[in-house]
Amino acid sequence: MTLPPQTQPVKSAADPVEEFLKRRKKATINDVAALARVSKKTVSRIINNSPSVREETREAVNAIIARIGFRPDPQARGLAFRRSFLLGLIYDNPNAQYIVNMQMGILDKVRGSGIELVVHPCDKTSDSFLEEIRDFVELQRLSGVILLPPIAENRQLIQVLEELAVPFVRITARHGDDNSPPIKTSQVVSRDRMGCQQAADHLVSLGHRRIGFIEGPHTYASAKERRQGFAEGLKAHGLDIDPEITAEGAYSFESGFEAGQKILSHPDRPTAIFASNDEMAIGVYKVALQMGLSVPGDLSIIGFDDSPLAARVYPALTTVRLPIRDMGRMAAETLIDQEDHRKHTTVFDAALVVRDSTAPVPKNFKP
Amino acid sequence: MTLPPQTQPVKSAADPVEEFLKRRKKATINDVAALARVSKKTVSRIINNSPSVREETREAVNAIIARIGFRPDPQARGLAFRRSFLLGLIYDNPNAQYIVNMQMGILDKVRGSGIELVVHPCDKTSDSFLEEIRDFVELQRLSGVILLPPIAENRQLIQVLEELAVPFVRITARHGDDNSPPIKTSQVVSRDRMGCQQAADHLVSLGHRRIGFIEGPHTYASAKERRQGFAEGLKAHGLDIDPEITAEGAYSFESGFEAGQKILSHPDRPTAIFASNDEMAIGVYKVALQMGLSVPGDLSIIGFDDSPLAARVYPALTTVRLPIRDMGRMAAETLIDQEDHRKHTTVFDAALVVRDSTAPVPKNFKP
DNA sequence: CAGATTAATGACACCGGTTACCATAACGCG
DNA sequence: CGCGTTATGGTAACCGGTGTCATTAATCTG
Repeated sequence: MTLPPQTQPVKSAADPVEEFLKRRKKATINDVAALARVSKKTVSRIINNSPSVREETREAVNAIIARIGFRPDPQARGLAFRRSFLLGLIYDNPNAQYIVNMQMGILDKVRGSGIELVVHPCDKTSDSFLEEIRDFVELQRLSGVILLPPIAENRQLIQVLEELAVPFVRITARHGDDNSPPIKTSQVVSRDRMGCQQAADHLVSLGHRRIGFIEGPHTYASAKERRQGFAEGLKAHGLDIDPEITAEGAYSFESGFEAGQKILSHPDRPTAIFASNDEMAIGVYKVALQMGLSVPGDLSIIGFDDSPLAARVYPALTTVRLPIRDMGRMAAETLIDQEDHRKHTTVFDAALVVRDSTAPVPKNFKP
Repeated sequence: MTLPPQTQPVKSAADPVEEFLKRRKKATINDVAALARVSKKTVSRIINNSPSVREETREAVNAIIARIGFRPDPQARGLAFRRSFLLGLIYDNPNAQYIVNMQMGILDKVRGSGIELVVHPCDKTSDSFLEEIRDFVELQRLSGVILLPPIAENRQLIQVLEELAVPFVRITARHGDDNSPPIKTSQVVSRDRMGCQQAADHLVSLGHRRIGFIEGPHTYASAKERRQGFAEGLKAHGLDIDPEITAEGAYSFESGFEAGQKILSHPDRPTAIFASNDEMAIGVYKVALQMGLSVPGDLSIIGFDDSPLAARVYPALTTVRLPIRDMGRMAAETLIDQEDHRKHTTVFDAALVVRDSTAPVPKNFKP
């Protein structure tokens, strides 16, 4: 009389895996090797997807790994590999929302991959700025670096990273197709220019002809791009940027306020103002309110960034949105997935977000 | 004929240190040991400020370390020590400014110390939330963890961290002296209650008697504290929170808008509203504008947080400021400097920031 | 000044993985 | 069927530090 085959074998207490689990100790590669009756080298091969392992062996070992919950120690692995499993995010940027969105995007990609994100703001005005970053990258043996604007444009910094031979991506508004020599690195690019063209289009289509402009700091690539985009947008309708009603700001609320005062005190004041970011646009709100101008009745305003401010002010600000989080995710992808270490560029579109701060020019407008 | 003693010895090319520097290789502890003619263990002792090293030896080795620019590899050190030199910042919080301020504070302390900050937002609604954090902390062998509200109040999470025996600090508004059992961990506490008392004081001193209140979510410790502080502030003047003109919000702009609608549609509407954060306060702005109420002429409003929004809206919002950055710095200090691993609590004051959204009750006020 | 005690230093294994290299088994071909 | 290949697994050394413990040098004691 034969018994039926045991479909569900009784886990005997002598099962070495069960034995191991009882000890509640963090598993090492040696434990896996011992339980699977192979050498640790073979386990290592399997962890690293090395091809020359028999399928049978691979499955058996993976089963053990899963059962005892083995996860290789990143420090030990890093030491042997001579690189860590850390991504560095380097920036010198006061805009909190931008940074957090970027972090979220990066983390979208990184989560669960065993790679972690180390944030490293810096002060580009410090003398030791470059040394600090060199130390950081070299010491931590980062597996990749993400550079945010404006320091993503810093040539010296780029050179340092190239010397260190660390993979890095620059986030930038610059497509590198104007006359200054393009910077040849991996990059994630936003079409700021496109967004500004749309802003200009939108205003012109509402009947505005006299449009003030508040630029960002000339040292910022985004500022140049936005200016150029806005100029192109106007040009398409036979218009030009008028220097009389243009001012340079510092991307800050206060500088927007001052620029707004300058522009709106012009005897022939514009019926609309395009500010290169939301902070400055909100600064113009304050000027308008103080001058008794209604927005958008007397003055249309457009900003850029779609910061949380934009939707919360009254009237809600028409602005240009960039997919910051997506860009962050793509930056991480560029560093992690790109097997070939070629320079890789991705471009993201901007989108006009029409809210309540823009309206047609009043019919009987006389300044 | 004797030559004068060479005060400035010519660095002969045979100087082993010079020789070493010529090779432009990252220095290891072995290099230091060889050049200083001591064992690597002695160098290790010096790096770690071990006491039993002769002063003479220490100086000689330190000189070599400085000359060749040796810095111990954190990965190797971490492997041997069985802990990394990373601090983890764990949060589940949508407020960008808060997070960035906190990060800056932590980095103020951490910068230059060789410790780096790993950010780890998480989703407390996910099933695997606790497992993810456990993996993160265990795998990275973090040397410390900082918990931000609201998950700083999560008992299960706290238990996990205690099991892992990782040092951690909670950032919280809760002093732990009410009836629910206090959570015994290191913490950095803000006196939210105090700020709210001041807010109540301020409004009452302006003549307001009928004051609306928008609470935060009941699950947040800060919400409870703020409510309690506001209530205490009113009580000091013989007033009470009136449930008729109180609403619960979600700390968001939209929820503030809704709460404002509810409160301001009350037949006997209040002359002032205290919102438990700025987002909700700005939501009330929108309601007021839509109802044609002037702020602060018809309605005074106070918020909480002193977010960037507060100073930029019109009229600028009176609010309560918390020294977030300082708290971040203190959190890092608590983890890094505290030799004894006793539970350590630090308390920070809140401060009322009076701007333009609060004014005396109009003399002839009739609802 | 011998012997005991203490301070300073070094030898060696180890942290938990990896690579370099060698040994064996399986396979193809003339 | 012998031999060169290719697949697979093992061994030892190594990544760059630290812990343990033994050893040597310096200081103390009677």
